[in-house]
Amino acid sequence: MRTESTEMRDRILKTALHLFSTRGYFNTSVHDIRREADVSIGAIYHYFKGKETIADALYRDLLGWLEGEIREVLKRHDTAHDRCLAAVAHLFAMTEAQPEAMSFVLGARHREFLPDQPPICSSRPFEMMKEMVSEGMRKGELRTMDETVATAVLFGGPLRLIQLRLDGVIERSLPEELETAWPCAWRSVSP
Amino acid sequence: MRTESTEMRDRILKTALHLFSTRGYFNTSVHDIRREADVSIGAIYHYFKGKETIADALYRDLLGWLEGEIREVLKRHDTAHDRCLAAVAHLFAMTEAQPEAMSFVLGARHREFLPDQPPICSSRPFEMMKEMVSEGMRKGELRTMDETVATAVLFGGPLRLIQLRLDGVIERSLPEELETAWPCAWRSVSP
DNA sequence: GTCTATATTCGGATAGAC
DNA sequence: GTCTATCCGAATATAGAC
Repeated sequence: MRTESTEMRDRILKTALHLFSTRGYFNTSVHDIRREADVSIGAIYHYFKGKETIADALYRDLLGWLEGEIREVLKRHDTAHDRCLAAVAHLFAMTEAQPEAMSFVLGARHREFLPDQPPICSSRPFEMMKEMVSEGMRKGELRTMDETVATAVLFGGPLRLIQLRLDGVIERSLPEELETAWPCAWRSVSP
Repeated sequence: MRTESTEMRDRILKTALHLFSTRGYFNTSVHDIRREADVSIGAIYHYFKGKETIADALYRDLLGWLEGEIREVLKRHDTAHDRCLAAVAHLFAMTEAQPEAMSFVLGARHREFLPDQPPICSSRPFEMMKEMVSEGMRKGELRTMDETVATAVLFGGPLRLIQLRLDGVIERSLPEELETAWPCAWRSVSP
């Protein structure tokens, strides 16, 4: 089993990601994916149950990717400051390297087409960010306050910058903005 | 002209807002609106050219509303600090009072169904927020840095709190969170 | 101005050959 | 496993009576 070429499956997913992130899920038909990926309808329905399944596979893959990256960050750093900074730096770099992936995973309204998925804010990667903040607060690295609020104000700015960058509003690359943006973000929660 | 009852038009818009903000634009059919508003298809197409026109009217109305509220804030306060604080307080209060309106205007991906509309970040209300920040920076109330970045970090946290509140993640009402959230946000840009 | 009935288009999904 | 041709339901929009 699974000796079959995974190449076509990947091509379908890659094309779907491109179309979903540029036009949106609902403005993309299976036939659009078919044409752009230069495969047949039959092939698509051989590898996936349907359009929703494609989006679901994509979303899971990308969340897993995000989670893996953050896990690496946790492994390499141990203070809340260093971890959160590294996480933001990583997210910024990922936005430059894989804008379509970041646009789909952070920007799309998944609940509208994947009703069984939990909201993005309770996905593993976001839970991990909140955990960094909570632990830092216990150790006195962050001012004491509601943890959800602290996480929102710390990451809210950087996340907004990512959104603006993906929308083409920000000219310079995000890593270049890091050294001005991060001190602001951190100051908002430091004791 | 315009002697005709505007009541039906309002009912259609109100119902559309409810459905768009809960299920999403693409998951809402004109027949759904028809049923929920308890009007006929004919009535809907008498007042609007089609589904997209309904969304467009709604979006313009709500942006105008938002703009008016912020204009009031500008009139009543004169320092950047007081203006931005009042704007955030206002946005928080509006979120509690009109969650569906705020969800639709801030959360929806308008470009996907209103291709002629400019992106929300370059709409008047958001331009006005950026203007508050720019002016404050000229007067030395805020630290000097890229204005887009400053606006993003100052309002990014509060906007994220609004999103989390609309998603049901935050239990307490936003105005209650203001006194913890605002000092954080302001500190991130104050000199 | 408001209604019902209907036309038309489109897109997701399937059937069945190779 | 991959292909083409086709089906079927849904949703937007229109026609035309009252």
